[in-house]
Order: sequence, then C-alpha cells, then structure tokens
Amino acid sequence: MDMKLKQQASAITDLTFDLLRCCEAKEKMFAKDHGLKVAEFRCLRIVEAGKTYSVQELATSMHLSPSRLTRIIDGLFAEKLVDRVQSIEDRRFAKISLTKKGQTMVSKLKEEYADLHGEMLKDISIADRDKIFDGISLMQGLVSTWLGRNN
Amino acid sequence: MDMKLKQQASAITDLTFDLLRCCEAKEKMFAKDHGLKVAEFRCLRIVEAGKTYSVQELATSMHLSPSRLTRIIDGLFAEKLVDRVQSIEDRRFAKISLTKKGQTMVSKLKEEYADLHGEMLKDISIADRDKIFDGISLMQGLVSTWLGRNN
DNA sequence: CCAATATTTTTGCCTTTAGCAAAGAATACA
DNA sequence: TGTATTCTTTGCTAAAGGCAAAAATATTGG
Repeated sequence: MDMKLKQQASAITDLTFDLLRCCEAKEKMFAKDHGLKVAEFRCLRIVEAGKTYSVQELATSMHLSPSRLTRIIDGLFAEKLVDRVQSIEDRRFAKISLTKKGQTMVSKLKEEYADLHGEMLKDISIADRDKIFDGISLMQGLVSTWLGRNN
Repeated sequence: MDMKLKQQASAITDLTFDLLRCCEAKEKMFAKDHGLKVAEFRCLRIVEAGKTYSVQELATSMHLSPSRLTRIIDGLFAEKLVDRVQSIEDRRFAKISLTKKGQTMVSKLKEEYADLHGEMLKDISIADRDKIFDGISLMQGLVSTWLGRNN
C-alpha cells in the first residue's frame, strides 16, 4: 500500500480533529458574545440579504434536518431577525428572508467574525495566510465531495 | 487599515466555517457507523493506550467542562472501554485509562478514521496533501493560541 | 374531476450534548 | 484542629438535533 499516503492521511486526520475542537470553541464564544445561540449564529451566517430560502435549502446547507431548521427559524423569527412567508407559487414552501434588523445583525456578525480571524492572522506573513487559504480550500473541497458521495 | 489582511481573513473565515460543518457531519457519520456517540468517539480518540488521565486533563483537551467529562466517561465505563480508579497518591484524582477492549477499539478507530481520510486524499498529489497539512497546521496553531489568550 | 401519491413544513417526542452550581471527598495549610 | 482549596460527581436545566406522524398543498393516473 501507499505508505506515504497513509502517513499523510494520519497526520491530516489528527490536525483536522484538533482544528475542529478549537473552531467549535471559537464559534461558541463568538455566538455567546453576540447574544445568539450557536445554531442561530450558524444559520444567520449563511443567509444573504435580499435572498429567500426554503427550510430545506437551509437544512441542506447546514447539514441538518428540516425539523431542526424549523426550530432554529422559530427562534430567529421570535427575535424578528427573519421573516417567514408562504410561497405564492407553491404554498407548501416557506420563504425565509432577513428582516431589516436581521440584515443589520448579519452584516455586523460577518464583519466582526472576519475581524476576529483578522486578529489571529495579523502577525503572520501574507504568504502564510495564502498557505492557510490554499490548504483549507483543498481540504474543504475534498471533505465536501466525500460527503456528497457517502451521503 | 490593511486591506489585504481584511480580504484574506474574510476568505479564510468563510472556508473554515464550511470546513467545520463538513467535518462535523463526517465525525457524526463515523461515530454512528462504529456504534459510538460523537462525544465518546471524540474522547476515545485522544486517550492513548497505557497512559492514565484525570477528568480535568480530558476536559481541558476536549474543551469541555469536567462535569460533562464525568458523564462521557460514565458511558465508556459502562461499555467497559475505560477503567476508572482513584489515584493512590492523591485520592481526589481519578485515573482513567483504556481497558484491553478499549485499546482494541481505539486502535481500530484510529486506523479506520485515518483510512477514511486516506480515501479522500488518495486522488490528489503528494504536494497538495502537503499543502493541506501545512495550511491546517498553521491555522490550528493560530486558533489554538488565540483561544489560549481569549480564554 | 377525483382519488391516490408525493412533497414541504411543522409538531410531538425523544436522545445527545453541555454547562452551572452545589455537594462530596480528599488534601493543604495556617 | 479547623479552614480553605482542589478534584470529581450529582442534580438540574438548556441547547442541539433527529425521527415519525400529521397537516397542508401539489401532482398525476385513471
């Protein structure tokens, strides 16, 4: 067997595992600091101003079940961060979109979450930042397509 | 302000966010396939055969509270995967270690989890795998020290 | 058109994950 | 000895998440 692959895979396995734990802690801190539940932060982070989404779309892109999403949206709706209207073309569908308040919140979140990462990245070279980008980009692609194949 | 940093930070923010979701889904699948709860898998993955750990040590390295760890260990203990004995030197401490059954399980888990990543990595070049390693390694270091500073 | 089928979301219920605060148990220290 | 400190556990609660059935709507074959 390919020894080199085995060894690289093992090293990458360990690293991503550690990175995952750290990033989860980071997300949790950030959400808490902004008065949001982690699930709410994660949801808000993927909805763009002006667009509308079905429950299913959100569930798929968050890798969660539709029923879970219903509950997350309930929370955001209660805080008046998103609107939820029945689609006119097909009334089975919900159309979820950001309210004005939600848009303000989301742009603040995005800004500050990027700043947080800027803070982490500010002391390393531009080249190293590119290395991070390239590495994570490659990895993200691989995991994503792997998930697609293995449901 | 440093425009380049801002832009790089923003791109890396988005990527790590996506990577996180995918890796969580991956961990969940893997744990389920092996009859483990995600928390149990995560815990088993960091204990090494022959070593002993206090509850606190495990809690710290998993970024969880001691009370949470007590429960996770309860589960592993019930399945006879770990032993839990009172330390003789200082009887406040627990000494947690893998049973024979646990050792077998852990080495199987590590092997198969690395294989899963091998599967993902097998079709890209050695150089690209190194890029992934380097990028994630850098990122992991940054997030880890950032967490250390910001509690 | 109608009955059967399929799709989308919600609801009820349950499990898993997680932390906090108090209690228990042991040690350290004044 | 008594007081404070440290480590773990327990009780309680909240958050996260899925499954299966129900509700609402659309589609389709006869």
